[in-house]
Amino acid sequence: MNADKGYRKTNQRAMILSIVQEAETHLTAGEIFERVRQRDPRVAYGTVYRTLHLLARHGEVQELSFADQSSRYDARVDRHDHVYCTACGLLVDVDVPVALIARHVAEEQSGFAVANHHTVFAGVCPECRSHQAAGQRAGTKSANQPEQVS
Amino acid sequence: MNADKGYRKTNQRAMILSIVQEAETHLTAGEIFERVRQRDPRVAYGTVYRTLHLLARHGEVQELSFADQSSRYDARVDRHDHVYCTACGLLVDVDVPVALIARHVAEEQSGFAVANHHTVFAGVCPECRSHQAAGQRAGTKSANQPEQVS
DNA sequence: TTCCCTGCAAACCCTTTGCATTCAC
DNA sequence: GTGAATGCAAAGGGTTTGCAGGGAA
Repeated sequence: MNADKGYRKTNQRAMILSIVQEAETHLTAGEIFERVRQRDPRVAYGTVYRTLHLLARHGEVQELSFADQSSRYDARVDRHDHVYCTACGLLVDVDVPVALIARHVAEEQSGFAVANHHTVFAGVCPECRSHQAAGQRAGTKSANQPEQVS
Repeated sequence: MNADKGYRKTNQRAMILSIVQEAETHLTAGEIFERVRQRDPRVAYGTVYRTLHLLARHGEVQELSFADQSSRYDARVDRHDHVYCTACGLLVDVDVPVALIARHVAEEQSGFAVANHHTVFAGVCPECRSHQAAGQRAGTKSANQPEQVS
């Protein structure tokens, strides 16, 4: 977690990395920016983006893109998959090693040399399911999320 | 392919649907817009977006999001996966039914009720691999694509 | 005729970038 | 001290939207 990273250590970079690592969810750049500003209102938006790309390039965080147009950042840098709640937008990490078999199928079908893969599962989280069962209570977080899986 | 779709049939809509269906690749909204303009220069950007969303909502096309920030549209509306070339950006459809097993793993790990899933494989297409083998010939389509899988 | 759809253009959101200043090393 | 990183602000790409005129049913 220390040693020479090949780039300068600044307060902004340390702050941004710790925000991603301590986050309870996969934050967007905008959400990270908000939390940075709570600690230091002088930090610029450009710095947040530049730092996130730097950290991603150095393997300190992982950048994820989903159906919504903004990128999200994950402190987990090993290969893993995600489950997405279509009712409230909750995003959860999962490990699906079974899917490794799938690479060979994909390679045979496409002729590609596959180096990586990522699966997004879409469904309904336990909390939203209990709300649905309880009779479609309104105002449950943000509804109307797209059903799209990507 | 005909009958009552619940929405009006217009030239623009028919044109946009046929462009997606006849496309050799998964076009972005911008690329679809260009092709529409070649046939009728009076069509507006807003019409293309509104129509694509309409067609997606009615299951006539499928909207896909990848690492690049623009959506792509696929005439295949059944569930399937994609292989993405990190060297030239080529995107190819694949069927990986094996991955269906993975849903149960994801459900057990997350507690979600999984309804759908989509896997993106990243790798190098046959053409780019032969170019690489031939000695890193420069100018091979667009290089420097992100390695990210999403 | 009626209401939906379209063209137009402005606005929006997320992200990137140029430049002068500041700061880590 | 020196080059890398930051703050600021403007620009860029993709997408959405309000409104008035036009067209499908």
